Amino acid sequence: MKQPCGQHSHPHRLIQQPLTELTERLRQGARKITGPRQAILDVLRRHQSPLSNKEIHAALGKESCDLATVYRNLNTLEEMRLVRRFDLGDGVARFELLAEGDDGHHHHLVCRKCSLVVEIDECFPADIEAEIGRRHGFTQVSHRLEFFGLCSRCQVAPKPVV
Amino acid sequence: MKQPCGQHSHPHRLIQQPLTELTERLRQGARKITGPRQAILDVLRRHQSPLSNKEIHAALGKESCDLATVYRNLNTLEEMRLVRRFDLGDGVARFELLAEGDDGHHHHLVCRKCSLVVEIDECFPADIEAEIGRRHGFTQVSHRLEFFGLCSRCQVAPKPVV
DNA sequence: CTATTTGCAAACGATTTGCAAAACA
DNA sequence: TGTTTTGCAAATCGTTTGCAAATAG
Repeated sequence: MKQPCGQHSHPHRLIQQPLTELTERLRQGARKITGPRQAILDVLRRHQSPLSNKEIHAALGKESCDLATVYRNLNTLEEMRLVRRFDLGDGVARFELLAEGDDGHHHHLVCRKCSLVVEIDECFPADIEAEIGRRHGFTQVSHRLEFFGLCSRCQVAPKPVV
Repeated sequence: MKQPCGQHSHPHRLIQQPLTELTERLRQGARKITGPRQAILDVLRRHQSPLSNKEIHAALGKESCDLATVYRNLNTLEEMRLVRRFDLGDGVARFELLAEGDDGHHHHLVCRKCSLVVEIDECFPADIEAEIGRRHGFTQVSHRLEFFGLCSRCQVAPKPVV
């Protein structure tokens, strides 16, 4: 049973997961360790904010690959729970690396102007979520929650500062 | 300044807004009262759940029009605050009619299997939302929140019952 | 009469897919 | 070697747009 969070920190996001550990997880999933795959994991490893397929593709260096391969791999990595998909409201999927055992459940505060993304610790109260489900006869209730606002920089800047 | 809600009901959603009042609001916005426009408002008026452009288009009867016209009109009606756009997580925009003066802020509980949509009164605590913004130097903070689960029907049904 | 709105077809952007060649195990 | 993965191009899906014809006020 999924346990919605109350208040907690996400230390795992700060820990640099060694690439070897990630490839090991690939291996355990009976997946092949390919150049593109390692490169994609490496890009995610060095970024804190969720990245889109296109952003990941652009960030690939020497070990680049086709954009379609990026899409395919992120779907695979999501199934394997090596990454988590986020929907920040624009029609673009974004991904974050996931630590082993972590369900990656957390939320974001996104700047409406410059799209700066901040990770948020707060979560919708688990007891109220459960009550909402109960009241309407739903089970296995989860939620999607994102915050939007104007970051400090964009409050003063006339033009978006990316 | 937008006022995030605490706990409240949404009686306006239950009131059938007369078509004449809706067209009056169009008029005040210096918009023309066209057949397609009235038909679209009429479809929304008789539905409780948020509808996609395609669903609205399909529900148009005699006064049908091009799908592109539906898209254009829903964008216009959104700007005029006659409807509110919802993002339920699949890549499809959905719309609900909005009562005058209402900001339409509320959330939904969506069945993962059959896509049944229930309107929810609970909202993310306004004080915590404000605190989240303050802590990160953001202003004008709002949120997007939707719940997902298995409705009572789909808990037993082996196949989705739409 | 004149600005707005419509229909139609083409354009778009994100994502997926078919298929044969390339690469891991 | 045999299965997985890749590149490439084409297809899909929701949505937008250009343009000339139709229409509301």
